[in-house]
Amino acid sequence: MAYKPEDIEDKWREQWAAESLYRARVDWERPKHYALTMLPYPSGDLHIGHWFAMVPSDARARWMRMRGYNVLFPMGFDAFGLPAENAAIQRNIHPWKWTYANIERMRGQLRTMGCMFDWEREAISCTPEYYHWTEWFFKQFYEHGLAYRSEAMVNWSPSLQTVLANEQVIDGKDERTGQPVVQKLMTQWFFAITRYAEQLLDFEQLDWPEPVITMQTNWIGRSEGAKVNFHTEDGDPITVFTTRPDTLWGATFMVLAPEHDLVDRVTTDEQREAVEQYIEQTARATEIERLSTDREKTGVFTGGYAINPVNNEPVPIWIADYVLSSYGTGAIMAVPAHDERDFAFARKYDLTVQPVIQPEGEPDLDGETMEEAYVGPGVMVNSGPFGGTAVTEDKGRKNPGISAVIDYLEEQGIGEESVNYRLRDWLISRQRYWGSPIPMVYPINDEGEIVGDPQPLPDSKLPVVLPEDVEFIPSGRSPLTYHEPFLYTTTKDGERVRRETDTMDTFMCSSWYQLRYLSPQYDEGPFDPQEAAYWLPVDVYTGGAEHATMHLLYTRFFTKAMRDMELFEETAAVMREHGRDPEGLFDEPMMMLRNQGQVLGAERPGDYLLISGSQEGTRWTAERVEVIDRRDAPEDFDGLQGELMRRTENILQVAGGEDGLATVEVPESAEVIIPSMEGEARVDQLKHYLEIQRMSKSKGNVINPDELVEQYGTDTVRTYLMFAFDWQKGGPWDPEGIKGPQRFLNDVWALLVESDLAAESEATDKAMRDLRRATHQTIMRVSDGLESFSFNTSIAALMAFKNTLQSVQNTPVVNTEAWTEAVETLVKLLAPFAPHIAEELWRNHFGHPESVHVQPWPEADEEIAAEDVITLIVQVNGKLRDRIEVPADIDEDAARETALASEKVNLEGEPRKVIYVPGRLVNIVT
RNA sequence: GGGGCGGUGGCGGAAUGGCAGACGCGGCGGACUUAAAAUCCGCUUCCCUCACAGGAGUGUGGGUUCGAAUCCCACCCGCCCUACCA
Repeated sequence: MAYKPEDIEDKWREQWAAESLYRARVDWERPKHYALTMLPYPSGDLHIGHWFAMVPSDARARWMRMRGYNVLFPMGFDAFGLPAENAAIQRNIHPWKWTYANIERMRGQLRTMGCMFDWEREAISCTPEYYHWTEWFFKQFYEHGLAYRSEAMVNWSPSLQTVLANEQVIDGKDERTGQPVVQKLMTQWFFAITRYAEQLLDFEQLDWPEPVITMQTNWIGRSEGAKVNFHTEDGDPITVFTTRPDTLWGATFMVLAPEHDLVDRVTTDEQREAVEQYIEQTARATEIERLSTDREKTGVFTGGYAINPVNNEPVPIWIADYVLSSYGTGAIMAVPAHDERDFAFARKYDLTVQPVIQPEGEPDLDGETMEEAYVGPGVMVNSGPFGGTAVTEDKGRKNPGISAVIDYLEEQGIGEESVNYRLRDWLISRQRYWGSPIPMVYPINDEGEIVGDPQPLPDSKLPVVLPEDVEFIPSGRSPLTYHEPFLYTTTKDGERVRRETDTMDTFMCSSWYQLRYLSPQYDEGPFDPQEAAYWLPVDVYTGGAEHATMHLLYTRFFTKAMRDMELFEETAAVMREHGRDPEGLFDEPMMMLRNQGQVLGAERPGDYLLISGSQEGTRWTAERVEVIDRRDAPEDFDGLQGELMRRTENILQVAGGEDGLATVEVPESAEVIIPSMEGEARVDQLKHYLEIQRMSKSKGNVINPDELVEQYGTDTVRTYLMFAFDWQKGGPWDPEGIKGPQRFLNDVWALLVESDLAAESEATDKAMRDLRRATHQTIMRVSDGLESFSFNTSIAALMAFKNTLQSVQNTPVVNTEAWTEAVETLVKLLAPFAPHIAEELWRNHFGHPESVHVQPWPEADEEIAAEDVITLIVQVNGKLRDRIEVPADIDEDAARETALASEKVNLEGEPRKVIYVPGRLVNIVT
């Protein structure tokens, strides 16, 4: 009977469901393990990337279960978001219908993965049962002063006529169309995540990848310094934040962001026209222009002056868009002698440069002739009472110069120590329909105009349900704005009010979904404390590294805020009842985090390009770039033609130059012709249309998991995904490579089911010992791989073990208990990776009544696993000279003697030194 | 510009101070077959060699060490994050 996955996989999945094998129930008698993998967006089709993320996580969860843990491994859908609404606009399908059809389809696909998901815990964020509590959380944040309304610049896409989320804007362009996005001022809802900045910098309890910690740390961007109070000549205060208070005596001008409140007041009549013109010009600038790398700094003098509080010198006040209104106080003191940006600005507009830090052992700095700002350490000069104070490269209080000046500012009452963060408050409102409603109302007058502050709806009115009969028009406003029955309601006092029509960022939903899984049907709160007390926190979280600074920061913030709002009190009480100490368990949502890499499409040829322009060796500067079908390649072409191999920004690497690879720079002025793109192409669009390897539908190299499952079966696809890559790294898909795991599972099947194992003679003790050694070494290797997320080495160990079993399958050892132990162990070790074939072999072939998935994980016996013969490595001066088989328990003297006796050592004279590494090698130093 | 991660056979990858290339793909040779697929056996880092035996070798150059793919320094290349953050 041959191995036919189609005969066993569906069968076992049905059986497992019938037995509720994967139902996770609270059981205080057993240790718990909450394994979580990031929930998918219901885009319509399960991608190989989902498999790559979920299947190894499942294997590890299964392994934990076999090790005796009570494992929760849930699944759900992050079901609000833009694509559903775009489908509604483009194809006139209601987001509900579109989303539910997709979920239905993806559930089926998820089932074919053979994961141990507990489907009774499924949570879908777009259902009223779910977003009821997303709204409730909003209210909690609002009532605790953590949610507020304020004006903010948002990303506006003129081509899509809508506001975009930050994550949908890449390099100032809409990630989907590559069209520029502009900034627009709108009133928005914010969460005060910045209040938790300091706590979020503490990763002490977390076992998270170092790069994620670094990214979050950089994103939060803590900087230490001081706030210094300047005044205008008229006495208006202007506070600046600086990390370099030690350079205060060198502040020769001030710069305000063009949007700064005081701009209007300080501007003199002579300068007013220039200032207003500059403000208008900056407002028009798109994000791309603002971001362009070497853009020359621009600015305008306001005509006003401020007084430097340490020396009472008047300093001119300028405005410039290199000062951002959203960072610090939106105003800076400019110290051109010691800051590169200020220096460039000062030189351009001929402003005074006054050095106040003198590098030791160098000629005195001269503000007139300096060619660049000096940012290194030195001694303070021209700085009033601080002349001679040392300035180091340390930041903040650790720097003696900075520390001394901060003390001085505080004594004099002209400033104070201050810490500033790059992190901004979290903008959570979206002008969209398909998101969780914000449960707030506004008082209105008879004309329906908003006349007062927002008020929260009472809990009894929750959830605010999304109306279904809305019209989807891309107007830049939420479709809810046009829905009269939704828009107006009355309070319990009979007051007519208008509802908030913005909805929440979908990151709100995913900030607490790990709690909803605990009790998705619970209707007295977001989660059932009885469940939470047992399962929390998440022990292992897996997912893509792209969420490092958004989702993973938000969910940490959410958890800490919930703890401070005392939303875990009941849960803590239940924990105490069961003798579990709640201390520290609500500080972080997920204790361990691991990121998987990305599976890329099989390599395919890049676009074929025709390039005309000027040439210098292998470097080209393009005047015209055209993408053509390579079959249309002209034989005679005055320029460069070939396949696109690589691209970085506007630099293309094209195969087909005279020396193989040519480097082509495409300047802004170049003409770009891309047939697959609608409208006029620009250089900026190269990156959106000329990508070469990453997997995507438009490239035609998508791997379809459904087809793979049909062709090879779930177990083979699972095994291949875990075998072919370093999981944390990912890599390109090789369609041939899957044959390895396919042959492996076939061989395992054949070994156990098809071969006729009978031998006449008695097995030797050595044969049995060798087999048991292999068995126990395999247990160790497979376990180690699972522990460290090195799934590929676990499977390699299983393959090697299978090879060993094949090599002895025609020997008498097959009649021994050692063989029984070996094959039963093989099946148990295989179970987390290939759950269906393992179950079939366990129950149907071996005839065990209980599932293999509830068997205890085999324990390795170190003594059985120990080698009794080792290969002694003999080196001379660190170079390999010989390998000698010796008993494993050889002592040092015998090992040295054996090594020195080797013919291949062939030593002349006495060795200077002999290094002995027990059980490994002898290194003879001459 | 700043920060992070990485670079090992034709390919995916093992090895984290001690036998480089486990395991697999592909390739080559052979068996089976009318033939192909599948399957089985053998070889497969490179150079030299009929073979044995050698030699070189983990991006490049230096260092530490009895010994370095692994640790340190510099450089080159790739990927990711960030981008006037005062």
